[in-house]
Amino acid sequence: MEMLDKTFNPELIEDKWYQYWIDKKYFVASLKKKAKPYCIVIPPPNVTGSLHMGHALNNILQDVLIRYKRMQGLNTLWMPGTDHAGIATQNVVEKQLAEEGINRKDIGRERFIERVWKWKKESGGIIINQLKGLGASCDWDRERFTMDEGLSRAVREAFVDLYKEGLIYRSNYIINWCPRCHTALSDLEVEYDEKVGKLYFLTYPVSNSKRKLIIATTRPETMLGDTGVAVNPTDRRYKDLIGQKVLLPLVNREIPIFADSFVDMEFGTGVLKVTPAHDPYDFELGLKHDLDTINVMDEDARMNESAGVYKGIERFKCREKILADLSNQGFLKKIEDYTHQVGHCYRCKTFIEPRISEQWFVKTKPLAESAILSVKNGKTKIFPAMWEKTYFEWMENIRDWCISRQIWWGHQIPAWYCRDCGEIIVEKVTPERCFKCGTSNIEQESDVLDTWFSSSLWPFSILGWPEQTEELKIFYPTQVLVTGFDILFFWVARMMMMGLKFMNKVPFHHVYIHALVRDSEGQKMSKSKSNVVDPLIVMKKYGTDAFRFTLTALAVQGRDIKLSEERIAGHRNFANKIWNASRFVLLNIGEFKTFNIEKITKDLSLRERWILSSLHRAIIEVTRDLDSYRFNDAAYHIYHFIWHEFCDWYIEFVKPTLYNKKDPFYDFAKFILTHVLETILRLLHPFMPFITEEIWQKLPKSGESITIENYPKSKPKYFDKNAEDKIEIIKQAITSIRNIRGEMNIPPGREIEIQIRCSNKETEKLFNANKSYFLKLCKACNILISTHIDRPKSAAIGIINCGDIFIPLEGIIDFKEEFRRLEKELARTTQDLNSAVKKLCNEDFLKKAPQEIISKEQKKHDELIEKKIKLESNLKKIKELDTE
RNA sequence: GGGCGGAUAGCUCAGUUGGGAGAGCGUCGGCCUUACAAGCCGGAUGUCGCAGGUUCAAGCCCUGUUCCGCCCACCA
Repeated sequence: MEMLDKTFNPELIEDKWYQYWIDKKYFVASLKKKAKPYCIVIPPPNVTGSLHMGHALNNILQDVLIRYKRMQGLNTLWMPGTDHAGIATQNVVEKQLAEEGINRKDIGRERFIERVWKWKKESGGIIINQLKGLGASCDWDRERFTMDEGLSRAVREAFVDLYKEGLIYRSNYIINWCPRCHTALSDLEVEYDEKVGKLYFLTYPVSNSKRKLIIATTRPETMLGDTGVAVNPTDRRYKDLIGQKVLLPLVNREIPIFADSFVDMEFGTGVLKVTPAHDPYDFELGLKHDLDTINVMDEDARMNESAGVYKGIERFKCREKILADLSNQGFLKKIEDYTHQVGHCYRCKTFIEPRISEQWFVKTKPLAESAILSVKNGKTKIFPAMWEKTYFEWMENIRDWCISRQIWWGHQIPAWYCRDCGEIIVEKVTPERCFKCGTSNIEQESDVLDTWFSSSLWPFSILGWPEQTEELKIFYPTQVLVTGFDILFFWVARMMMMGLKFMNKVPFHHVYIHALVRDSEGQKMSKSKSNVVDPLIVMKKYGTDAFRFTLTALAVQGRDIKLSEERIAGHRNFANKIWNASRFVLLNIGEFKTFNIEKITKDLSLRERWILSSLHRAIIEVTRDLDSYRFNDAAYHIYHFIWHEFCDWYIEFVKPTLYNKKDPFYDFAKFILTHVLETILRLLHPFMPFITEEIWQKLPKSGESITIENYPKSKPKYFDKNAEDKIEIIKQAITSIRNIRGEMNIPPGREIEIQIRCSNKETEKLFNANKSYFLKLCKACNILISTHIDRPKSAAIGIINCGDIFIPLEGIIDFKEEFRRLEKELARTTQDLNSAVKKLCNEDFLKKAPQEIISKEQKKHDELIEKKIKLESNLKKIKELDTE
């Protein structure tokens, strides 16, 4: 038998086994396998990114699921891939260029894109290798990239189809503009932060009148673009002014005063300045009331020629200047502190500037309908279900999706403009000439698509769509999507819409929404906050298995994870525990007989029947937990069984047998010990793939890898309540004796004599048959078990349900110590008894509670009474002895 | 403004149809007992945020409330 090293060193085995699995092609999905398909598509990480805690959690959970299902014999496919991450990647490369003193515009679009591809080539493999380091069992042969040829084709196909159906349109509209990235953003890409700013009260004189309107605004610099002033139609203060005009200060432009019920009379002075070019709602008001639109800023958010003397000034500098000018001319009434939400770019944090421009949009309402329905009718289920509410709320109030970006890295929109006749041509195949006027003087739209547009097609584009591939036929819809709630709208919602649109089927049956890994203060980990815990460092320090197990054990539904290193260290210890338990097994089994487990169950000893029962209970719990995505419970059940049943008790119980060839259960014990360990390894493998493979390979086996072995199945025939109850009684007795030893400060080395007075013949028989456990686990030299034992004169006593335990301590016993110990126990017993009595005296309880509960309470009551009497009589005896 | 989540042992957190409050870490006492000191044995520790209600019975269900976190939203 091959042995294990004395200590577990994860570093020595991880790469070895990962390579082995790859070489053996265990992760490659089959198109011929008849088994039920089970597919997960990876949330594609940014191709140039590197692994952070969020990735780690996300991919570990996916790997647990896919390994579990693979072992269960399903036809599994975990599709990997990466995302081109438009703005994010472009920003990275722009920064690199900036270091060389180059602006992207200096080198032009083509060369810039080449540069990005180069960077992708250099760094694109990093995240993939890190995923492999986690043990991710993806089908790497099928790895995809959102900008590879096939997926680009899918993007074009989808875009053109949607356009032709009128679900994509082009429009001049006010959008969120990032003055730094120089691009439009969707509503989701704007993040709002609470900022303490100012509310400025400006004076707008009414034309041909002595009256003045006081107007509150947070953005005085936009006044240059004001084209109207609005009041609430029911506001008595201003009713008479509706239809009149005000003279805009500094600009001296006359603009109309009009009424709209949107205006809140309570806010500020109840008068709203309207700047259609620089505020989304003002834009709507402008359309509604046919106001002029005056854009006063350029794409850098500097004032433009419409701003007159302010031209060229940056927007916030301009604000100061305008305030100074207004103040000098007596138009600034007052300034108040004001806290409000300010939007900034989710990629570069620059303040967003609303801007009117020509953009492409997806008409989302029609797509959202079926996406809502599919969740309502359960075609797609979200775990935990509370997220369904959030999903519905967003979907039901969905707004059109701005999909064009004025950047270079991404899928260029397949639209062409005819320079001669102005026709817009949208085609899957690049057109040679204008369909309308026939000229070849056409130019492709320079905008690219929002990264999330290609992501929304991911579950089917990755499987080969628009080709009708075998993969698509077999694996779509996928089984489960595992992701964080932060991209529920960005990604999940949009995949639902596109999947239903193009495949007519939901993209996944289940969505498991996991937590975000946060720092100790509950903050999202991010580089800018420098609160990032690097998974790679942790993995190296504690081992990948320990790291995986930790995140799995912390993956509670509906709650964020605050990661602590102690927890990981704890699971490193767990891995070590498994390692050493396995060492013990390998050191002791030697050559042993194998049996047919199915046939010997009845012949086994109590101990073996118990551990098998306990094992199968653990199996049923773990499978149930995994099937309902209760990862933390699954991890707990495994942990508890391995450490606190198998190691703490079974291995200790089995030792006397292993050391005694003449023991009638000698062969059985060796066999069952090995069998249980082997089963544990399979049960644990999805969570800790490396250590389980390493140990499994050293056990007597027939297969080539635990990765492709069957996942344990619980079988009812192994459940043995009788054995569990009996072992429980033995454990209780042993714990009671150990408790006395501990509390009475009996040195562990000192052997003691034990007498157990059993309350019935059955217990007497049970204890006698298992005497060896007491000798070994209580360090006893002599043990007397009988229903007829008189209490020794000087003895410590332990009271258990089925009898009394006496430890004669002639000469050693500290009466005061023993007295205190028993008194403490008596107090506790009395308290429990009182609560039981109270319940049993309650007529309503007896009348209304289920019989099962009542008899349980009655039994408890009887046991407590008996215990109390015994404790009292013993206390009395000790008192007598002590005074002698 | 709307919605969601959290408040349980010193710390981080479990607790799935309501029926004897748990784990890990920490802590205290004792052990290098030939698988494991990354370990073993034992001990201590909780008005389950607050106030009501339903129930024979509430950490769990209902109502209200405080504090913390998050998401959504067009009050400038």
